[in-house]
Order: sequence, then structure tokens, then C-alpha cells
Amino acid sequence: MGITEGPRSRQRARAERAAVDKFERRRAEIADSALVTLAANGYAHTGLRDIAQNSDFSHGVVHYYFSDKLDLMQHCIRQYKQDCVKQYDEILETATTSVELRDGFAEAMAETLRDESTLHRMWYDLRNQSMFTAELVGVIKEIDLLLEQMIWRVVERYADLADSPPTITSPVAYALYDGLFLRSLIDFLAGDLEALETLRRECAALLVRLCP
Amino acid sequence: MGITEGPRSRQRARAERAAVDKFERRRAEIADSALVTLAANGYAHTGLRDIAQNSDFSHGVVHYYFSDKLDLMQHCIRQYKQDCVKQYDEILETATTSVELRDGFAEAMAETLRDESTLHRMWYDLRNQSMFTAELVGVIKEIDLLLEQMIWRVVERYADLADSPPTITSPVAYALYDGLFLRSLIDFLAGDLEALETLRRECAALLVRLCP
Amino acid sequence: MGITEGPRSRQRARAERAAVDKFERRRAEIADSALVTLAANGYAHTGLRDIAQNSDFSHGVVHYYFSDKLDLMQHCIRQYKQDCVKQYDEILETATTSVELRDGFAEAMAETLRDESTLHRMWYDLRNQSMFTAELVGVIKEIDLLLEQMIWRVVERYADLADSPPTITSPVAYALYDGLFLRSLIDFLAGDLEALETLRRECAALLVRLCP
Amino acid sequence: MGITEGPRSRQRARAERAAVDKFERRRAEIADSALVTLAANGYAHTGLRDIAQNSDFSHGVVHYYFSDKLDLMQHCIRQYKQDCVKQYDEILETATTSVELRDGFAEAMAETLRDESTLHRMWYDLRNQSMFTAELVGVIKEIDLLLEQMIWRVVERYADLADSPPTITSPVAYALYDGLFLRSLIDFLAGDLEALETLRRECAALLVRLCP
DNA sequence: CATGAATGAGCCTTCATTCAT
DNA sequence: CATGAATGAAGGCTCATTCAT
Repeated sequence: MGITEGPRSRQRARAERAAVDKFERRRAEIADSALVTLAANGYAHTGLRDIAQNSDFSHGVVHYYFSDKLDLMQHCIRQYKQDCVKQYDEILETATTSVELRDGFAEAMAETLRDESTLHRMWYDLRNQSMFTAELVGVIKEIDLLLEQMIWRVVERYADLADSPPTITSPVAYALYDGLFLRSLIDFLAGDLEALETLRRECAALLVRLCP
Repeated sequence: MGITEGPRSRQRARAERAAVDKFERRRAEIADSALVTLAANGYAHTGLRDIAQNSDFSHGVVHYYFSDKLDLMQHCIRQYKQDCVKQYDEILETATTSVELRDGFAEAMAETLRDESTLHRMWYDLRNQSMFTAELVGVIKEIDLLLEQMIWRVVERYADLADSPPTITSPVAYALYDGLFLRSLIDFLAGDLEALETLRRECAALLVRLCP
Repeated sequence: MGITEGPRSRQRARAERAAVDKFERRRAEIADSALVTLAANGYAHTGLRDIAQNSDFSHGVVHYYFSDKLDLMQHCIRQYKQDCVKQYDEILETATTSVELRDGFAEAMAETLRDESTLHRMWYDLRNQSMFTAELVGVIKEIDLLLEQMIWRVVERYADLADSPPTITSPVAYALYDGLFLRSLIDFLAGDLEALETLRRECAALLVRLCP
Repeated sequence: MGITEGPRSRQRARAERAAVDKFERRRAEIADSALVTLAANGYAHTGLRDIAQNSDFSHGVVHYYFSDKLDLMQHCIRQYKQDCVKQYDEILETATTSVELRDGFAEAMAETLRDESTLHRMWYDLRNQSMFTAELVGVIKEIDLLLEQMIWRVVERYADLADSPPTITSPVAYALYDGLFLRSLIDFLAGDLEALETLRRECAALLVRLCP
């Protein structure tokens, strides 16, 4: 490495980088496809075959890019976060009053429930798997932490705007919001349309409750 | 029916009742066995064969007593509640002060987490399945309601003893406690022993928070 | 035996006869039920379970009265003939001209096809089985002979009335009529309603052709 | 397509064609094997596992190449015709007198019965299945038509050579010959060796009867 | 490098039969 | 005598994975 490297080696390095990029790009594409199928059928009823079939890739390709079903699952879970946390940070940045933040956040939660219910049941399904499958614990923790931090940023900012410090810790706040969301998700998927309104109302109410 | 019924018919009726009883008893035995296996391996990795193997029954018997895998699952879920709600009602009856109730309840929750973690991860697993499998929705709702009512009895009694009415509805109280418990369960099964203490503390704190 | 038989033994004999009768009656009842199920699903897709379920009898009873699935099948085949040959002999007796006989017979064949198509597909199914299962050959031959004789009675009587002796043997006449009927049956069950008319026409034509 | 296609795309196209060919070749190989087992045991007693075992292929391969048991059955039926119609056309081409054709045809029928009895009982078995299983109707009709046409070619050619037009339609001619053959097949498989001679004689006689 | 072919263990379910009562 | 209980082999089919090319 260094000055003595000739053009040949540089070329090879570039090629390797490009190959790695392509490799990762493919993995991402496949995982994207897999997420759709997982969201539709659930972990227990999703085979690698189904995933391949619902994608542009062949059965063999999936195995080429992932060493394992678990390998793919881990990648899927990581990919999930990208479709997930973004929108909430926008609200944080634009809200100027505590009420605006509270209602904006509550509305965003309800929208998430309405528009991405199947994606989120998949999340809960995979998180559940992690209680049975040690290999998934790590990656699940990663995402759980990300979600917890997102919730906590909302709570802290709300406390700031409302000028009343939170009486709770970050993990507990996340646990409570998660409980609220999961309940609403179950009800919503069981056909209860009021679940949307309930979730909105209670998300707002909980924010107040946590910063009394 | 009535006086004219001879001993023959009475005898047959008794025999039929006994047969039905035996049938139900067997179903219960099998479901009990199944619960253990489900708790150990999770829904996705539990076959009817595994269930049979981990029991005193042959593979065929399971199919003789249950028309279906779902039929068995439904029975399992119903059975689960029996091992579940009992102990909490004791606390309700014996507690005489709000503090006693609060701490007793918190302690019971922690004990449940410590002693029956695998049973409860199975519950969450099956409840999750119900988001993908319509046939399970009904029975899951049944148990969810039972648990909600249990939580609500605690909250109401606490409010009574503390003389401060709850500022929350029954479903929301359940959602929050469920969120708390599920979080602790995940952490506990991932090896976090503090989860027990955290759950105890936060269960108590939440009771106060709900009846401020 | 003989004169020395006392009333006791006579009584026992009567009881035994009654028992045997009941036994045979039951076998007949069960076989009747079985015929319906076989006609509906075909031999390959009919289990003893299905037969029991579609009857007033329990799974165990079927095995009590029949030593074997083949035993039941044999009984079924024998039972089949009873629903079958009767009506044709009526025509023989009432017809007074060759035309009357010819048309009556053709009409009866068409009616059989229309009204008992499933029963007859079952017959062909079981007869086919006899080509794979030696135990069925005997009983199938029995019925085949019965049917052959029935056809032959028609042909002979027709020849008589038309005063033109048949130019064919009994087995061949049966083979030809059987070919005609089977073809029409296949077409009819495949939805071809013309099969009825074709069968009627060709049955009549064949009679003429056989006694030219 | 066209001039602008590079060698790469041409290569791939060739590869794909080769792959499809190989796929179809394998299906044919498996179906060939299946025919042997079906001919031996009959549809009702032939499992996909038996078929695999009596072949060079593993249990999984059969399912890899056929989506379904019915899929395989359909392919089997289609394959059957190839081993079937060929020889008869030879006779048509070589026969120069009506007697030669008549006797050649009759002889061919008898040979078929003698040499391929099990293959043909399988044909009748699967055709019977089509009366119970709608999915098989189409492919059975296909082959039935082929056989009917074959018979009709014989009849027409005979009429030509004998200079006496047929007094029958194509479907009826087939039905009658089929009846004759099926009867002989049943007798032959039941051990009646005269069935061969009878079939020969009656096939010839029927030809005369149809063109009087 | 990439992929379709192939595997065989495992899935849920059905089967004809035997057995205990 | 009659029957529901119980069996375990076999049914069609899916699975994650390995392999040859």
C-alpha cells in the first residue's frame, strides 16, 4: 500500500470496490423484495422460494447473496429501519410549539399505522423471532435502540417546548409507546377502524402524561 | 326425557357424557404438552411431530383429537390463560393498602417474567400469528380481553385504595402495561437480568402515573 | 340334529339365524352408503373414513362388519347389480313389436345414463380396479355376466320379434353395447348433453345392425 | 432480434433454449418411468414416492419437474399416445387389399393386447379418473380423439379397398372397437388366453359389419 | 461469478387397520 | 357384541441447502 502501488493494483482496487458495491446493491434489492413477502405472509409462512418468486431473482441467486436464511432476515430487519424513522425527524424540525409537535407526532403515528400496517406486523414478527433465535438478537437490538432514540427525541423536544421535563426514562417511554402502537396495530388489522383515531388520541395524551 | 326414560337410556347418556369428558381431557393433556414445545421452539419452528414427540402421545393421536394445526393452536391459546390470570386475583383480595397492592402487583409481574418467560414469549408469538392468520383472531381477542380486565381490576382497586380515580381507560392501561412487559421480556430473554428489577419498578411507577 | 333336537337347540338356531340376518342386513346398509360415496369420489379418493362419515355408522362399525376394504368393495359391487338390471326386464315383457322393443331399450339406456351416471362411473371404476386387484376379478365377472345376459335377452327377443336371427355372439354383443355406453358416459360427464341422444340413437341402430 | 443482436444475447438465447429442452427432456424421462409404475400398480395405488423409487430420480426431483400429481398424470397420458398409434399407420400404408388390411389390423390389435396389456389398463384407469377429476378431461379428450381418428383411418381405408362405404360415424366406430378391446383386455388380464384370438376374430368381423 | 438442478428431511394430513374395553 | 381410541406408515407437498457447471 502507498506510493509504490502501481496503476494495475489501483485498477484492481477499484474493480473490487465496484464488485463489493454491486454485491451490496444486490443484497439490498433482494432484501427489499423479501420485506414485501414477509410483510404479506409472516416469517413462519415465508420460504426463500416465495421470496425469490416474488422478486426478479432466481432461487439460486438468493442463496448466492445470502449465506443463510438468517443472514437474509438480519439484512431485512436492518433495511426496515430506513423506511421507518425518517419522517419523524421532519416533524421535530418543523414544529415550533408543543401543541404542534404533539399533534404532528400523533398524526404521524396514525398515518404510519394506516399506511404501513403490514410492514410493522412484520417488524413485530421478526422481533418475536429474536426471542427464539439468538442470532437475531443483535440486529433487533440495533433497530429497537434506533426507535427508542426517535421516541426520546420527540419526548425531549416536547418537554423543551412545553417547558416541563420528562418524568420518565428513555427506555420506558419507548416501551409505553410501543405498547400503544402494537395494540392499535392488532386492532387495526382485525378490522377495527377506530384504532387509528384511538392511536392518535392516546399518543398525544401519553406525551402530556410523560411531561406533566 | 323424563320419567319414562329407562335405565338403559340413562346409562347411555352417562356413557356419552363420560366419553365427551374423556375426549376433552385428552385434548387438554395434548394442548398442555404442546404449550411446552411451543414455548421452547416458537410457532414457526414447532411441528405437530415435535409436539407429539415431546409428549406421551403418538403422532396420530394428535391428529385424532385435533382436526387441524390451527385447531390445536386455538386450544393452546385458551389453555394458556388458565396458567396466567389466577395469581393476580389473589393479590387483589389480600391487599389492604394502595402501597401493598402496588408493590404486590409489581412483584407478581416480575415473578411472572422470571418464572414463565418462555410461556409468555409463546403468547406473544401466537398473538403475532393472529395478525397473519384470521382464524386465530377470535381466540386471541378472548385472551387479550381477559388480560385487559385483569389489569383493569388492579388499576381500579388501586385507585380505590389510593382514593385517586384513574385518568385512563381500560384498553389503554392494558396497552401500556403490555408494552412494559413485552419490553422486559425481550430484554430478559436476551440475558439482561436487570430487566426484572426494571419491570418491578416501572410497573409500580405506572400505577401511580395512571392514578395521579 | 334331527328328531332328538330339543326346544332349547331350536331356540338357539332361531337366534343364530336372526343374528346372521341382522349381520347381513347391516352389511347391506353399509354397502349402500358406501356406493353413494364411491359414486361421488371414485375408488382412489374414497377412504373407509369417508364411507363411515357419510353413513349412520361409526368408523369402527364398518370394520366390524367387513374384514377388509376389499371385502366391502366386493359387497358394494354385488349390491350394484340390484339397482341395475331390473328395469330392462320389464321392457322385454311388455314390448310386442320389434320397433317397440328397440325404442324402449334405447330409451331405457338413455335414461340410465341420465339418471345414474355417477353410479355407473363407479361401476367402471371398480371394474377397472379388478384389472389391478385379483381379489375383485371374481365378483366383477359375476356382474359382467349378469349384464351380458341382460343384453343378450334383449338381442334375442328383438331377433325373435323381427324374425331375423342375430349374427353375433352374446359376449360380443355385450362388449359393443358396453363400449357405446362407456363412451356416452364419458362424454355426458364431461358436459356433452348430446351424449344422451347419441346413445339412444346408436343403441337402436346397433340392435338393427346385429340382426340384419 | 435481428442484426443488432450481439453474440452475448444470441448465446443466452441458445442457452435458454437448451435449458428448456433439457427441462422437457427430464419431464419426459420421469413420465416414462411413471408410466411403468402406473401400469403396474394403477392410479389408486401409485404414489409419487413409488414413481420416484422405480426411477433414477429422487423424490424431490419429481416435484421439481412437476408442479403437481395431476401435472404429472397429464404428462403421462400425453406420453402414452406416442407408444400407441404409430404401428397402426404402417399397416394402412402397406395393405393393398381389403382382406390384407382387415387381417393386418386385427392382428395388430391382438398383438397390442398381448404385448402392452398393462399399459392399456393404465390408459383405461386414467381415462376413468377423468370422470372424477375435471382437470384430466382435457388431455383425455385429446388422446381419445387421436385414437378415434386412427380407428377411422382404418375403417375408411377398408371401405375404400372393399368398395363399400361405412354405414357408421367415426365416434361410434371408435366406441365399438374400444368396447371390444376393453372387454378383451379384462378377460386377458383375468387369465383368459382365448381373449387374444377372440379379439382378432371380432376386430376383423366388426370391420366387415361396419362396411357391409 | 452465477445459477438452475437436485437433494432428502420435514411439513400437515389421511389411511386401513388393530386394540382395549 | 360393538365401538371409540390409538397406531404408524404413507399420502402429496415444501423446505433450506448443496452442487455441478
